[in-house]
Amino acid sequence: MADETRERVKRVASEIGFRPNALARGLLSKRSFTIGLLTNDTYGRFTLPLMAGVSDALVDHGVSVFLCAIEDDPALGQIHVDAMLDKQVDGIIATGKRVDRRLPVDLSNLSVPVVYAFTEGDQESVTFRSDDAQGATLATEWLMKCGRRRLLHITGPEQFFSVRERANAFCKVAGESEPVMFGAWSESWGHEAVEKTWSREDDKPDGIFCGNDQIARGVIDALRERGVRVPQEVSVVGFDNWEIVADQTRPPLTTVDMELKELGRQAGLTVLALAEGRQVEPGVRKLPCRLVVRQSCGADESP
Amino acid sequence: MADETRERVKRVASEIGFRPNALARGLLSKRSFTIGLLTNDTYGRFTLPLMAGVSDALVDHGVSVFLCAIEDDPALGQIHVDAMLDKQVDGIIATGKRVDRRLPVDLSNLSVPVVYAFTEGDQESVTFRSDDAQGATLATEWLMKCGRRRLLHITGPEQFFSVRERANAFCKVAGESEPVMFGAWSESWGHEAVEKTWSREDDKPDGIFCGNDQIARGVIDALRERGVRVPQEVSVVGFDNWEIVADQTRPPLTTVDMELKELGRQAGLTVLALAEGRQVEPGVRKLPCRLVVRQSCGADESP
DNA sequence: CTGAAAGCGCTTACAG
DNA sequence: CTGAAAGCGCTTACAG
Repeated sequence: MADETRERVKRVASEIGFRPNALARGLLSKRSFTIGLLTNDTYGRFTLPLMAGVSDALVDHGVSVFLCAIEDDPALGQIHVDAMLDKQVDGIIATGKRVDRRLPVDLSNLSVPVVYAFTEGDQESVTFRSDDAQGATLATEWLMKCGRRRLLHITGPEQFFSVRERANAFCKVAGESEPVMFGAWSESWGHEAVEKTWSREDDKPDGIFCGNDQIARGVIDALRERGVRVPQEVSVVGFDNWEIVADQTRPPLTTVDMELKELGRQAGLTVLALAEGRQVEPGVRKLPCRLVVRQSCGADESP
Repeated sequence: MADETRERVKRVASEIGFRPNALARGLLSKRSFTIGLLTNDTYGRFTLPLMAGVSDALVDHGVSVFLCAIEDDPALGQIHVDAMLDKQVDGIIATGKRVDRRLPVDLSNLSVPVVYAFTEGDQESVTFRSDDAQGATLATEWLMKCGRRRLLHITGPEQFFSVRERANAFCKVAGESEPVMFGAWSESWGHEAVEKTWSREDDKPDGIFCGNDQIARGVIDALRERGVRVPQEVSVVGFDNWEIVADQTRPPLTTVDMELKELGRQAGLTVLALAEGRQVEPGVRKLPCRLVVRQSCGADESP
């Protein structure tokens, strides 16, 4: 075949938009260039940033992502897993809302690699999660850097592993005697906690670290309604950097970002590595959080 | 082959968990039982409920969904579209945030059917969107049913088609002389609009229809801070039924739900029909909205 | 009714 | 280096 012919073939191929059939290719190569993302997070607050990272990392490798939202339905979960296996996914990323809960479907002993993120995985597999202790340390130290000494931690339900991790780190930095209030993941719990605290006689806190941004929003609103100025009198830090909330609090919220997109990116690259037969050290990987400084602590230098 | 043998084959097949390779099957049938969902909605507030509907409708047909978030990047969009076509998707659902904007990628003349949702599509294709006028009518009529007569509409930027549709419907029901305030999709615009209105001398409104739930949240907070009681003195209705916002306003927000999941379901069934070669009438399909009654209007009967 | 062959669109290994 | 053949895992149409 002359060079000229080869060139012409290539040219014509691209002119008529020839694209090889990935199904046929997959049949030979035993690779579908497809992975599945399984999640029980219906609302998508965690899943979407994570998914964006996964997709971002894998699109360059020609890998596409099946998204399967299975809520907490084991039957639905099984159907989706079977559908993915039938389609010969190269791997599965299982994501959840709680690191101390399993998805309602058994993913051990599958023929494809599974990587876990924000959900409890198997002993022999890789699990990604944020470093809650480090994130909480960042937040608490920031309050202290802002000159706050009487600290309070208002957070979610104590049963959550992440809640305990964050609370422990808070106590380690702020001092064991500093109070922690466990409650719900809601604005109204933020309100209630402020009411309780300010209706007592003793010293009021001058720095509050909240377990998530919704609680922080409730806290800031409650303080404003009591006439307590944020950040002049009390500094507030949140957790999640859920921008739609953090940007709209008055003042905008300084908060901890779990770097979900980066976490997704790493999870994606890890399934890919496993799918290609590369060796990956099993175990839990904790990724560092980042403090996002807005105006709710009164300092505007960066951390 | 004896019946007994046939039975044994089937039994063993299911025992060892035999599952046919969908790639090989797809090669013959020219169907991959796969569709692509393209979106430029990074945050996922619209995409996820819609995706849930698509997936819900198609999982029974053995169809899995590739999710591709392309932001507003034409190059990224093209890469994702090419990847989906290589993988022989049976069809594509293109979704966006605005019915009067196109995605940054050209989907006409593809070899597979395309269905649009909340984004501008081609003349010959099917496009789904919510019936903004009907939703706004529902909201405005509800305010009137609650006995409100001095109505105000605080909404988003006038350039949005949906904003104009809702505003026109509001005027049709409330009367042409009732005021409409165009602004931004934010809580702070809700605040600002209340400040402006209450600082004037003339009659104050007793019913406010907001263009989305975030504006409504700002409006309700601003009214509370002015000492105006909701719903005793003023009724407020939102739009979107974004539960995380609507449930946490004080009082909880009566609002219009666009039924995104149902819309997703129909979009899913429509691409499937087209993929199977069935004839589908092209054009725009407007799906009805539903009023969700909470406590911000003061009436607790259902609509 | 049963069983072998052809073929879907590629890639890989091999013969010329 | 070039070109034809074999084969990935199925299904469909056809011969026995």
